Amino acid sequence: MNIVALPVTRRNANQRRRAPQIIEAAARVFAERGFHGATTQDIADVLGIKQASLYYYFSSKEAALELVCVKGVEGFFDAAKAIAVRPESATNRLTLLIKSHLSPLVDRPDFVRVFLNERQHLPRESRRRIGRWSRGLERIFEDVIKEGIAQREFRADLDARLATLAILGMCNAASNWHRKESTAIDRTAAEFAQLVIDGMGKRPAAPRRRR
Amino acid sequence: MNIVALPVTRRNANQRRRAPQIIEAAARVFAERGFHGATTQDIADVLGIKQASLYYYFSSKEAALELVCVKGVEGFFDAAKAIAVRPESATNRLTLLIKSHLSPLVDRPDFVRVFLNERQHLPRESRRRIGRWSRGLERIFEDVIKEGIAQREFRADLDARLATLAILGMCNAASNWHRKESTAIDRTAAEFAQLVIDGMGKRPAAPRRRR
DNA sequence: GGATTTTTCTATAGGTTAATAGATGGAATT
DNA sequence: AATTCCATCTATTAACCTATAGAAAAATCC
Repeated sequence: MNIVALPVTRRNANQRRRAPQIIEAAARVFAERGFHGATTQDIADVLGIKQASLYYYFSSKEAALELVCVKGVEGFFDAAKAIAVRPESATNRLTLLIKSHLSPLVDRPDFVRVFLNERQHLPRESRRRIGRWSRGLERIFEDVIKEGIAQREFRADLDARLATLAILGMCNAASNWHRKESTAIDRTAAEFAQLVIDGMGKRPAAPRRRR
Repeated sequence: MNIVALPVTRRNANQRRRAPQIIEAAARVFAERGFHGATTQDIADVLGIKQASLYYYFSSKEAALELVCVKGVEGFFDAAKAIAVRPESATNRLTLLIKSHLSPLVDRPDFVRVFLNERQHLPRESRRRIGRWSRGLERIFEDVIKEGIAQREFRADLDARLATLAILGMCNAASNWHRKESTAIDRTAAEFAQLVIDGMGKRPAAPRRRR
């Protein structure tokens, strides 16, 4: 009698089992050659299947790009949000944000690079969606910095917007060099945090003021 | 008589007068759509000529890309070198380097963006050439920072390499946002310089030590 | 083991694009 | 005025690439 019920078999759960691999191959190829420089044939070659078989997993090349970009950005956002609301000093939270922002570069470098460099080639609609996430991330950084200024942890004359763009810029750039440079990502994060918070200059001998 | 002499006419001087315009159009289109996303037809449309006419000015699309990239990077290098050798403090020179590195973003944003984002699509040979310039530029920054450490203007525990990559990363990222953000480039430069030299944190009241 | 579902394959249509060849019109030169 | 040179045009080729349709094969289920 089961006519109304959900499909009786559990086979549906087994659909498109290789989907994650397919998207990963797409990420690799898009990262290497750029969206327009990559062909669906290139992706198929990585997987050892025929070009046309890919269309069982995505409906168009652009759809594949969106899947890759989403995986590239979603990690950042949630992690950052969780850090921003912690009951810690702005200084500490900013340090954690930097670390958290750099770590996907190690985990899924291809996805991140595609998100950073190729999202501009998404069709209007999906580009907007992705852009919203991106701006949300900027906001999280900016708000923490503004709090730091209000709490007098940071200079009063600091421009929170420019500082945000500077920090994100230096972190994102790491996606270009972290393969070649031999620096561990934790060390990079620590160094970057110290750079923006304390600067390069020598401080006077006096210990840091407590507030 | 004149058989051995150089061509007698001065016509040769008038060859390919529009070449600069052609390259500028290519820069604009490559910057907007990326190298592979742009078609030679797009470039021709900007100029109001036919697609095939472009090949009077360059021998291939890739050759056009190289011309654009060269114009995108050559400005940086010479300016930076001149600054690095001035008899000033490392702090001042670094501030000037940052300012000098940002200014082409205003002068020729398309060339710079193409150099930054599309040079990876150059054929092997020209990519190497361009890469050499790029590394030379990094070196200039890094050397000034190292001097600053040696002179005790900067912290002894500073990692000159990472600081260089951080500074170039934040400056280069400006090519992505400086159109949308309403900040004047001089102000950006000043803010960035202060950020990396003094940091965001409040300093103790004591004045900076003189050496 | 037969039926059903999932995955991959073959074949191909249809559109786009970089690049070449040779012609044309106009400007500069003599 | 005839000639040479420059810039652009027309026409076309050959390669390439995305996406679709339907058949075949492999895996799963009962």
